[in-house]
Amino acid sequence: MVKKELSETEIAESIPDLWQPLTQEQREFLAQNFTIQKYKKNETIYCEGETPMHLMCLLSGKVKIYKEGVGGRSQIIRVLKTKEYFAYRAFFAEGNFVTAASAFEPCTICLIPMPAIMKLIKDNSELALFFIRQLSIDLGISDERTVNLTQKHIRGRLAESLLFLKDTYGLEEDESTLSIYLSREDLANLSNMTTSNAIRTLSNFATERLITIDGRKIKIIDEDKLRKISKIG
Amino acid sequence: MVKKELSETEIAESIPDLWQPLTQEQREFLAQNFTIQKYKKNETIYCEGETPMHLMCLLSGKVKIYKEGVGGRSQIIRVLKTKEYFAYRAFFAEGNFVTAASAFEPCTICLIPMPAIMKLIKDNSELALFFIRQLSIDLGISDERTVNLTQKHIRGRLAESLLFLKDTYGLEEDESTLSIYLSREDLANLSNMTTSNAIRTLSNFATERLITIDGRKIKIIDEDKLRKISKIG
DNA sequence: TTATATTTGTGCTTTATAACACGGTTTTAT
DNA sequence: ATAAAACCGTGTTATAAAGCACAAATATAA
Repeated sequence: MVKKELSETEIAESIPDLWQPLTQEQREFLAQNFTIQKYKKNETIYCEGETPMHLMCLLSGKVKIYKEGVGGRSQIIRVLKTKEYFAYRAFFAEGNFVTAASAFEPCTICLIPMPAIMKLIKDNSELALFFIRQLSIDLGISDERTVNLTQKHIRGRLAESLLFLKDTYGLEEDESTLSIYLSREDLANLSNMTTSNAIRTLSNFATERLITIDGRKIKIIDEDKLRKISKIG
Repeated sequence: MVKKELSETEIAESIPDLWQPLTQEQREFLAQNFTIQKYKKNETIYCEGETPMHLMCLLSGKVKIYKEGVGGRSQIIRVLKTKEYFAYRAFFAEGNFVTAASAFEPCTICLIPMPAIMKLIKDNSELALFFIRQLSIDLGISDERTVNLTQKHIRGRLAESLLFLKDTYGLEEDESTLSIYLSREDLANLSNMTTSNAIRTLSNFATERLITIDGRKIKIIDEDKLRKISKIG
């Protein structure tokens, strides 16, 4: 599982938020518990119901956190970009995973055993506050998301997802193409709608010249209008 | 705002989870920052957009946390029972409230300034872990809720709300009447549906002998069947 | 390559749920 | 006590979104 021995500098650059608050002694301890794992495109990272063992930090690639709902429908809860931490919530809640995670594209992930994290938290209140802050932010986002997904109409939800992808992963060099190529199905699962409706609404947006579509490549043309559509629902 | 000087014993009984991990010195510090506030039925406790200042703990009464959505529709995010802590998330996330809170019925609430809590957390990792655990549990619930509210049908959502109210507030002495009397509108806002649909679906449940209704009094008759309806969506 | 599976796109139908209207009832306020 | 407001119940209508069927296009595998 360990790819190679990493230098402390490399580790520090991989997980700055976690590393920064630690003392030298704690850093040495963490370096000994630091492992790296690679995942292929579409590979499952963890499943609903499994017992959480490690804190994970995404070093490269893109990841989706999702949940299987009623009747085989899947809902994407959030997507991760580089340097984001995940998989620790369930451990802290003393339960199993209620979500699953899989790789949108090839990923490198850093794993740290949760007992090691617990030990560090007990000795380092800065680190504890990092998790408190992160969980608080995510809980706020989740509450917002609940209302957005339930109350907005299809156009509003899709517009929101497109903007969300832009804000998360950014744009390519042309300053308009989304830096992530999702299937229509994933786009639907992110926006709480059926695949046909994602396809249809996406075409409508293209017809209205808010975006252009070329297979899975999506260019944002009129961001202001999209924000308006997202806002009014 | 302070009702009277409370003894340490009284405080300890009010907020056991917070009190228990503290040292004697920390307890004395907390006792000096402990105030109590009463709220009338339907009174607002805090509003969306306000800046969080205090950790709150519900000492008596029942509270709803909700969010105004698009088009004046309101969504109840969660409901609180005695001894539950709230209003701290936004402070930790370093933002303003994204939800509002109001009293279902007359409430007594304990307030502790967040800076005092921060000071205690920095010195006491047990307390930090209490918040980490609580936030982790709430985030898991919120993620579950997102999927339930978006994917289940009306009957499933209402059944779930009724069971949720039972699990939260329990039953009266007759072992079947829900210990909380909500308006049809609140029931609708909890279940993500319109008031008319809450009324209609509630009557249907009564016709099917799953519940009986007498104004706002709801008796659970066939809990197994309700659980089944909630589960299949 | 050819074959097979997966994804995308369109049109049509069905359905769940919201929206509206209105009368009766209960609660609240003056 | 009386008026006003809020709440409850029911019927009807409108509509957003799901479901389904079936090509066409693309990707994947043999």
